[in-house]
Amino acid sequence: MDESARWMTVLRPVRAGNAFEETVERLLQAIKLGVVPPGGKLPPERELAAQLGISRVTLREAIRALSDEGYLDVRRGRYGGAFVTYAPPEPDAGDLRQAVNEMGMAELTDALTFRLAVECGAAQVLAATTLTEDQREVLRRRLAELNQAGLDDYRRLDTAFHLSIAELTGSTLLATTCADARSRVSDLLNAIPMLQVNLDHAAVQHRAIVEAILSGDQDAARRAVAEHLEGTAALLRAFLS
Amino acid sequence: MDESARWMTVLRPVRAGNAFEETVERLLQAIKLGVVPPGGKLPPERELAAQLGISRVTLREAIRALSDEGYLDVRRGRYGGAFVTYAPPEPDAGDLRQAVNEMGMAELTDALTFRLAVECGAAQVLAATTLTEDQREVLRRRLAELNQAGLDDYRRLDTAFHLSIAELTGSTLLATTCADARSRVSDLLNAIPMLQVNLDHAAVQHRAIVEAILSGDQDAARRAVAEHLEGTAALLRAFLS
DNA sequence: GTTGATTGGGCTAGTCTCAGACCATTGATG
DNA sequence: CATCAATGGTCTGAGACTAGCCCAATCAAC
Repeated sequence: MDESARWMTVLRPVRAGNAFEETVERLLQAIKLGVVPPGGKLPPERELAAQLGISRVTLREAIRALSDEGYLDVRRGRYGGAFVTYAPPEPDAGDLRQAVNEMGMAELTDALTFRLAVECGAAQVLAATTLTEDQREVLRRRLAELNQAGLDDYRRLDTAFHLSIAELTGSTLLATTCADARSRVSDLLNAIPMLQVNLDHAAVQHRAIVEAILSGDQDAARRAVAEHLEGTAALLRAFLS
Repeated sequence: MDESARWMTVLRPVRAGNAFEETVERLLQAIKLGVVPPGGKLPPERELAAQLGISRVTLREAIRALSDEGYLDVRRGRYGGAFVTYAPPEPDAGDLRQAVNEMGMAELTDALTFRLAVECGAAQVLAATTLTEDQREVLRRRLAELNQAGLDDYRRLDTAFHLSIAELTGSTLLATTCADARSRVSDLLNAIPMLQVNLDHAAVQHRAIVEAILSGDQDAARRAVAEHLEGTAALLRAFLS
């Protein structure tokens, strides 16, 4: 932690890659987080390019790449578009080990720590906020949807629930940061088998999180999220050994 | 918080600007956060360009712009380089109002919320970590340096103290996120007059943060950081009205 | 002084990216 | 069946960005 080490924090690469690569990553994030659900359609190219702040040419290259890899099905003509064909693979310990190897253990620890910090922070902030009845209702509804989810929808609705907490704080920065943190571990989470015991356990923790937030108890909210995420991380480590 | 609103979280601009603009921002961050202190020298162009992942041409344009605006003094020849000439302006309520106007109230709230969440998260994570004696020593030393600081060095050492907490977690992602959060409000913090009462109050809070972290009390660490940052935010709001 | 290593300054050829215009395909609607 | 609005597919010229090379200035060491 000497002086030169601190430079790394700020004087790091300005760009993670070229526009094409970054666009592929972003679209993949939207697909894997379920922002655009399976069967759903991406916005029209012209509109999406404007939202992403890139040219249509670059966007099309990215869409082409994802189409080649089977994530998207592109259809021409009116009512055409880029449709999501991706479905998360069946949970598999082999996939998990492979994903971790590609990622590297240090990076995995980094991502898990990052997620723990930002999601706990978001929950704490939300618990400290005076929520409108509408906001409370959003939180309750996301929880209910998750509890009624089938195995196919579980991951997507779990993501939606977690991200809602950050979104409800009203901080765009916080919401995008939580989305980023989640997407860094989503492949790993998808590789964990969904056992009923674990789902039941998670349901109890999700309820505890909502109750703590709704009752305005910051410490309880922080603790509930930490316990939940550490449980998930422990599951991950268990399937790695 | 309808479905389309959630797309905004992920399908947002891929790039914040062109390479030149982003590089200027990054260098400004390094200067204003005191990563490169006044009188200090930036790394040689070739090295810095490599670290930032950009070409020398683009880096030189950015350095030229900052030099024109008086942030840097560039000297040629051996033992030359780009030297930081920037010193934070004298605190001034007028500057503060102007800075807030340029920023917009919504963005300010966003930045403050963001900072609160990530710094509390970092402190909580660090408190949960088993620290080596070296790490404990870093934290204690940063605190001591800050307490001995003169008015000229206070902001820089305060930044160093806060960032140390995130850096000590070992998560690069968390450290860069905290640095980003801090830099979003640094101009505003610099505009707040430094009154002895406030400095004394901050010193007590800083000590509480360190003690909570060193004793491994996550809730206390979270609370201490939240109290400290909310105090700063309150000061800000006070000087705005 | 002379030298030589280090550093900023500048040029060029090639690639990436963009804005905008125009073409091709599709399918609901009349 | 003909129409036409919406959407993907393609091309072009201009500007941004890069890698690599060489030049110019400076100053400690000899």
